[in-house]
Amino acid sequence: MTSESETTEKMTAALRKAGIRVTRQRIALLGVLAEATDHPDAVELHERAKAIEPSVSLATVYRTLSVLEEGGVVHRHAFEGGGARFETTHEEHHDHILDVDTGEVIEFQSDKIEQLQDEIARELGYEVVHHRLELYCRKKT
Amino acid sequence: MTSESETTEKMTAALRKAGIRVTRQRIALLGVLAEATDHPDAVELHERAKAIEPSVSLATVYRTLSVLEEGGVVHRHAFEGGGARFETTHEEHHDHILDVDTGEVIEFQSDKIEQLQDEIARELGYEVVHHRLELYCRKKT
DNA sequence: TTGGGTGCAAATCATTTGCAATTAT
DNA sequence: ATAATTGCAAATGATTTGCACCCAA
Repeated sequence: MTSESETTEKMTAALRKAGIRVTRQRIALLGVLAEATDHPDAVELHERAKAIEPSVSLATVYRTLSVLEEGGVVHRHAFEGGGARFETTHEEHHDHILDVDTGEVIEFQSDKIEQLQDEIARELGYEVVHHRLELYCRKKT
Repeated sequence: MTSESETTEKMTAALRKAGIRVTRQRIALLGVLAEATDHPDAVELHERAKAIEPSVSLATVYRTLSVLEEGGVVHRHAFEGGGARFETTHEEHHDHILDVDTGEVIEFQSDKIEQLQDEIARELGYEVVHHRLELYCRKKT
């Protein structure tokens, strides 16, 4: 069990590392992001952050998400339909399966596919800077 | 060489097949789409269509693109940055490489990757409805 | 103290839509 | 004739930004 103050300390450290000021709003948002496992969008993150720190505005959520993204702390995904969805950056790179019926997001990782991508790009005279692989799926019956 | 009237006939046939009325605006847009090899966005398509048929409005471009998409005549792509970009549907499925410096789009196709995608989804209890694979690349030096 | 950060409201950007006029069938 | 289609302008939805106040360093 992580105590509230421990969590706050962790958020504070992360913000310090990113070289930006530690504010109530940013601690709240970062906390919410850390807990989330469902790739929420900005509005959803705003709702959750407000529950912790009512003064957080949607504008600040957007501004902070951009700063955190630049700092490599969060990843922004532009899945089909609706606005951008976010997740905290984790060690291993991964791609996503999206359940077209529920909107649920499942992460997966395939070295083989990554390799093939590099190969294909190389053959065409390119090198992959980053990529996007999303499988829009339905649960098998 | 395809004559102008031949092109118009082709467009007319396509619209008839899609079960929608043949209008000057739609013929112009469809003609522009057929010629394009660069995955233009709606504004660009509007510019090009206006050169053929000045009465085409941007609203009609958007409306027609949606209808044609539903009819399977065109594909809509939501690449990173900017608005949607379109291409006429062609036989073989393919994915895209995007030159991050020039915005150029290169098409490619890999059965191996497709197979791996299906495999991954299946193992997780899903079946792929459709997917999105985009390689954001830089020309090799 | 002071420059970064914030909330608010107004501005943007891509896209959609209501409506009255036009036009394909 | 008449229902589909259109242009225009206003509406939308997601995101950004200007500005005056606030607060972390």
